[in-house]
Amino acid sequence: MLDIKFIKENKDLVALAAKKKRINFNVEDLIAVEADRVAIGQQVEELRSKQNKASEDIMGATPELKEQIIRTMTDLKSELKNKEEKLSETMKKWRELMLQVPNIPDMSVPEGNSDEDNVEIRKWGDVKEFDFTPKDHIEIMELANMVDFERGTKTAGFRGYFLKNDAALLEMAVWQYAMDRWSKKGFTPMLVPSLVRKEALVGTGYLPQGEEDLYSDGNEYFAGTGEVSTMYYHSDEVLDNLDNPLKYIVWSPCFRKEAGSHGKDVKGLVRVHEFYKVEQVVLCRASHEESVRLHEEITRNSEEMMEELGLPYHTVINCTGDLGQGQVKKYDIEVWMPSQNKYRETHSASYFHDYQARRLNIRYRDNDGKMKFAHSLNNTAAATPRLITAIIENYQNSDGTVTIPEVLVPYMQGKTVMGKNGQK
RNA sequence: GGAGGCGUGGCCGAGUGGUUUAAGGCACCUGUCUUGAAAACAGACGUGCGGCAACGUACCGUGAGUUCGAAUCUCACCGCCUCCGCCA
Repeated sequence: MLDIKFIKENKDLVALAAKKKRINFNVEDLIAVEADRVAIGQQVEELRSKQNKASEDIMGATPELKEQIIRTMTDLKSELKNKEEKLSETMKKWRELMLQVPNIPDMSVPEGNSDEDNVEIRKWGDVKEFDFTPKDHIEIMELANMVDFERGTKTAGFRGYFLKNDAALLEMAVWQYAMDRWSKKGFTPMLVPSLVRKEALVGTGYLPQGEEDLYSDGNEYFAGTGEVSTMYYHSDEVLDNLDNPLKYIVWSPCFRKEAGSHGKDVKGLVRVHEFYKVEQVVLCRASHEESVRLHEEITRNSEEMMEELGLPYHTVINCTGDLGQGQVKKYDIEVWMPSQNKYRETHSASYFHDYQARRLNIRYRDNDGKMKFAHSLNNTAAATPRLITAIIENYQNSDGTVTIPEVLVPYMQGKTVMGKNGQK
């Protein structure tokens, strides 16, 4: 959500933002409703003013005068009721439109239609050359009984899976490693709800637009990311001070219908309906510079983790068409997937300015004594099982085993190689 | 599941139908004093909307209602607390 004053004064900027983001939103509709809101609001206020005046007069009036005032008030009351109904209709439209206003992308964001127009800004690690024909993660994992897709779909339907043996341990090792790693950087570790109220999704900007990608009974929803409940955690709060940003490292199950992606990644663990994610969530002062600094910081945090894991990656800046409604700027980190011979997204780092905080009513008192809406950011730390497919494919050996990245060995009961213990 | 109580500004808290422009306190902000800070004192001090302004208007968990007039009365919903029951 943006400030209506800002929208009125910068409607061209908002219209351009919608165009750049390929979002169907007509700012003129909102401007028209806003004009109605102000005009009808003034009429209502005028009537109320009269009513208040009459109320005051009535107190000291003689019985006859009282009668007379009450008679004139009857007409005024029905007129007021009429206008109030009009106002509430207008407000409803106004709120609906306000929830659709796109945030303004940063100047540094390249223009484009889709992820194909994203621009590489960094690259790390050499793409591994195998002296044998590398397998994909499905083959490696099935060979050692680390995954069961057949029973997975039997149980959970399309994209269902069971992780078994060393893969089950590896997945938990990654979570533990990530939670430890970020805790040491001063992030507060949290386990958060995945089952959330609708308001939490509206507040973070996943609704009303993203309904088709969410599991729900229309009342409670399964969140697609831990960001949702972590942000809602502070809703309607006034934070003590934000001289030091609030930083959370959050683990949660994530649920996505992946509507519109039915044809993509139909096999394997790259795209599933139910996965787990360690996520960085940050709240900071209402300062663009602070947001930018922290955005770079949380991006680097994850890049450095990929380097520790020895996974070749590149980082792209997402083009305008690939930005969400509320995002100002976004970087994706993409890992090299040998079986697909391309980079695949593992992390997504974005900042929102006060877009989410406005919707969630998260404020703080700034050093000048004024109430302000906070800024918010988030980035993936480790999303599994997608991340472990990358580990498995990049670290595979010719005999079908997988070498465990050094940093994960302590979390794998000291094991250095996996894939031998499974039994069919 | 049963019974009772409660929901007021950043926080605490008064207020049970009509100067409430929401008392009072704390915090925040600005001054004075100080090398600096603290303390003390003084001042300012909720938020939204309209208006150049004076000012007007709304907001007391949410929504509806009663009334000339609602923070205050009624109903519904949401949330919290206490006790009992149930489970562990």
